[in-house]
Amino acid sequence: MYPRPAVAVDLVVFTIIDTDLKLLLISRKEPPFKGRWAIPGGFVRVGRTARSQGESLESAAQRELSEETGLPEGAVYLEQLYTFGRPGRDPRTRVLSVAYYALVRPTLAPLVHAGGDAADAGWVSVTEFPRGKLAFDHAEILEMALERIRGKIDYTDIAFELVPETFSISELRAVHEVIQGTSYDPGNFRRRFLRMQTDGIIEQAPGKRITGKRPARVYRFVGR
Amino acid sequence: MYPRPAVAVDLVVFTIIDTDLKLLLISRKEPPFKGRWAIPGGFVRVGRTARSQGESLESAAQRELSEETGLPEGAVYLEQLYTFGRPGRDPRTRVLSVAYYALVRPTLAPLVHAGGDAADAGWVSVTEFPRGKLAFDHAEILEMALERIRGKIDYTDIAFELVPETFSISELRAVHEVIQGTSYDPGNFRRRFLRMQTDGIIEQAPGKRITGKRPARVYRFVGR
DNA sequence: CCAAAAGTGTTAACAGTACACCCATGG
DNA sequence: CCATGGGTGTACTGTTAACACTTTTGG
Repeated sequence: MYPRPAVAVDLVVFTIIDTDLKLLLISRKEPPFKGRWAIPGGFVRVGRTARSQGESLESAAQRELSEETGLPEGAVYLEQLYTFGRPGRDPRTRVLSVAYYALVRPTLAPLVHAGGDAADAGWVSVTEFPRGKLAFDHAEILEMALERIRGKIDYTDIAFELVPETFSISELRAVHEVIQGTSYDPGNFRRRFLRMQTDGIIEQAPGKRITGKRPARVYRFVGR
Repeated sequence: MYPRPAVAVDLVVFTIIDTDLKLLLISRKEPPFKGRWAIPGGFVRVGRTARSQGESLESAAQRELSEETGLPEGAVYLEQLYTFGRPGRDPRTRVLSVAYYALVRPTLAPLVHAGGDAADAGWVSVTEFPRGKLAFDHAEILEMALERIRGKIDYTDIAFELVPETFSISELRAVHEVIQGTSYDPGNFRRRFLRMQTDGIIEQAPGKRITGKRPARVYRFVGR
């Protein structure tokens, strides 16, 4: 029987708070890297028999996220990012990490609290995360996740996972702006997304968003 | 000590032969699925100690490809695709497969011959691969690889990995056409790729491509 | 000289950009 | 009534798509 690697799932968790892109870091309760910041994650549960082979990778990701941060399973958008497997990336033994990124609606973000192997858990701005002070190769994972969402935001529907279920156009615009780091012309952005309405991808929702000034119409993402 | 999964790397290998997109299948020499068609791959070599943790995932992929098909290591373009880990995808035990896709220049394609755990190895047209007769979940892996290269071909440089080192514009166009399944206007396609020349991404190479009719200029991919 | 592919030119349609402007609301 | 963001109109610009056309070769 040949030796096998340990396999973990790790998650880069994003949300938007105060029109700022945040990511979720936990403080490690156990060695290695005890006390250091890390992204949530943990080992995949594998069965001992051919019949019962354990949980799926995505289930493991949902479970670890839920255990360490209190976010309810199924409430966040999850997508596999990349598998990191460089020998030596964990000092104990060979560990592969199947990395996922998660998008959390701002309405859920306040639910986060530390649990499981996490001594602490909190949202950190992507512009000021402690690049050099993260456990393992988590800085590298994080960079790749950022690159990925920046690349995907304007040709996929992921932006809709970072706004409340019903949202105003300017809330959606704020998501794009904070992820791309640029600003968009409100009128042009508006038209671009209203084309989605004629295509049936979004629909107007009842109610208005009242935010001090003129109330805005709200929309709901329907799907493709 | 918790049970660990076995970890394999599997490869979806593409080339172009006779203006047709082909992929590489092998015939399995060993159970499970002995005698069935499969994509090349094998287990990652993992060390027994913390000091010596074994080979990297990409090295494992290069090694397995070389062993089973005779393609020289380092001669093909490799990129990680996705990690498949559904419990039960291997009847023996829990096995994760870190899938890669590989692009082989048509000049190298004839070097392929079966070796290692492969009883046979050959190129099959993507339009007629034996969808229902593949081992494990290899059909699913294959579909995802196709989707990926189709999505990436027109905003990345992967097309240059499927032509000889020096190529004519129409050879490059043929690659795009066969992957996208559409046809492009020769004039428009030409201009689009000549913009890359002014950007220094491709440069004209000495010689011409003589193919029956009017000879075509040849180019070389330089990089970004 | 003819067929066929290489290579060039021209135009219309369209999407993105910039920016001017009106509208509705809370303070 | 005014400041502010919501919402609309429009002119300009660059890119793409369609297609007609010329050039160069082998047979």
